[in-house]
Amino acid sequence: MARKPAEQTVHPDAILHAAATVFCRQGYHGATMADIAAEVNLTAGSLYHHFPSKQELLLAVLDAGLGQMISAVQAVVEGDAVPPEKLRQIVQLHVQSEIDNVNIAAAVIFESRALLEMPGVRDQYVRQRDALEALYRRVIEDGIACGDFRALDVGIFVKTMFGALNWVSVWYRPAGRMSGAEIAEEIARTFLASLRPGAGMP
Amino acid sequence: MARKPAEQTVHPDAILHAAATVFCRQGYHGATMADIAAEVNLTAGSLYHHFPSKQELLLAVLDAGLGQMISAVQAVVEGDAVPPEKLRQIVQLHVQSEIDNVNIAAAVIFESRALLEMPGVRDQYVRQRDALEALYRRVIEDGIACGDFRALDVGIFVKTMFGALNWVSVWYRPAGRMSGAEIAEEIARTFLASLRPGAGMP
DNA sequence: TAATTAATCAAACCTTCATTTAATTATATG
DNA sequence: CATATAATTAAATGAAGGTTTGATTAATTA
Repeated sequence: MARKPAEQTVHPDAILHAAATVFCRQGYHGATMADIAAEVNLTAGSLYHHFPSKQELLLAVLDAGLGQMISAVQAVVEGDAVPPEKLRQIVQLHVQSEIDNVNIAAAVIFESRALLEMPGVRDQYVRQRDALEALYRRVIEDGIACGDFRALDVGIFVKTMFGALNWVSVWYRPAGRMSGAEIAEEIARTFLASLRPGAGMP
Repeated sequence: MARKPAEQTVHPDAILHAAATVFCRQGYHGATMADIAAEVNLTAGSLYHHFPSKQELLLAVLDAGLGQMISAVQAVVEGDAVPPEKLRQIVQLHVQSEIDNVNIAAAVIFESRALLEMPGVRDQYVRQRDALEALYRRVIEDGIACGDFRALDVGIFVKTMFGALNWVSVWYRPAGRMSGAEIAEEIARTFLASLRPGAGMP
């Protein structure tokens, strides 16, 4: 009996990466299976040997992107830097992952809300998104507790940050005047300035 | 000769509103002409008496949303309040208009990407979007010039604000613990704190 | 080499729309 | 009332694209 896989294989990871690229570039509905397949020199039909449907492909991409993001942020949050430094680092992570195509979550959510309405699917996504939000929240709360940050409404502040950071994927262009790291640095500066003790009152 | 329109007419505004609702709920690609028509008790084909295509319908929705927003913001910017007060007011306007007209606002935000892929149409949208951004930019620049705000990268700051403000329509729920005005006030506070002279350096 | 199986492809399939077309209905004007 | 016109519809058209299907190719192992 013979069994091992042929080595002409395109690795599932390569397909995931291709799908992320195309979803990010064209949105979920705008991306065709043929587009994704072309990115790895396959035909549309061949993709079905690796993923059962376009929808599953999107889920896998979202899952991978958010999952990686969460663990990266988690590492920072559980580290022993001081809160302002942690905040700076996770802003860098967030922006960088958007730019690298890894976190297409933010980009894709702009076009896939209908898809995410599907109950079984939405839950996992929301759970992950909330987990990420909770990590951000913790950094802010720690900073307030130790006096590094002024007291403020943490819920609103975190959502404000999320909006600002997710929006980067809408306007960022590789050919722009600033690198991702520079953009992240500037955004981090904005929020750190805002968090300064005493900055809240006129 | 007879001429006047029959009064069984569905007003174009009603169609616009319906389109905004459906675009918001299902996204541009996910919205069918039949869905939109059903919202005003018509059939898909009937819509073509009022709008030449689905694409034009989206454009009209975006145009209405952005246009209203621009004129409101313009009034504030051209007023004679001091820059921090102007900023506070346009944040209020932005958030309030999202909340008052969630559907159009969300359509503007989420479907802008679909629109940007339509060559003939792209230009007008980009022009309006840039006009709105320019108004924000002007307030910041004025504030820096007169010493009310610290010096910073105005382009990034404005995009950061836009992201934060647009994101409100993603998470805002009427039943939430805060009113739109309270949310806007908190967000304005965040950015005003960030703009304080001297807040930038550690 | 022969058997087995993974990976792939080309073509067909089928559904879902946007849009068109050719009537049909309703209304205002004369 | 007569009729031109607006508004609408039901049905047809045609393209796009996700998914299936039935070979074909290549690699692995015995």
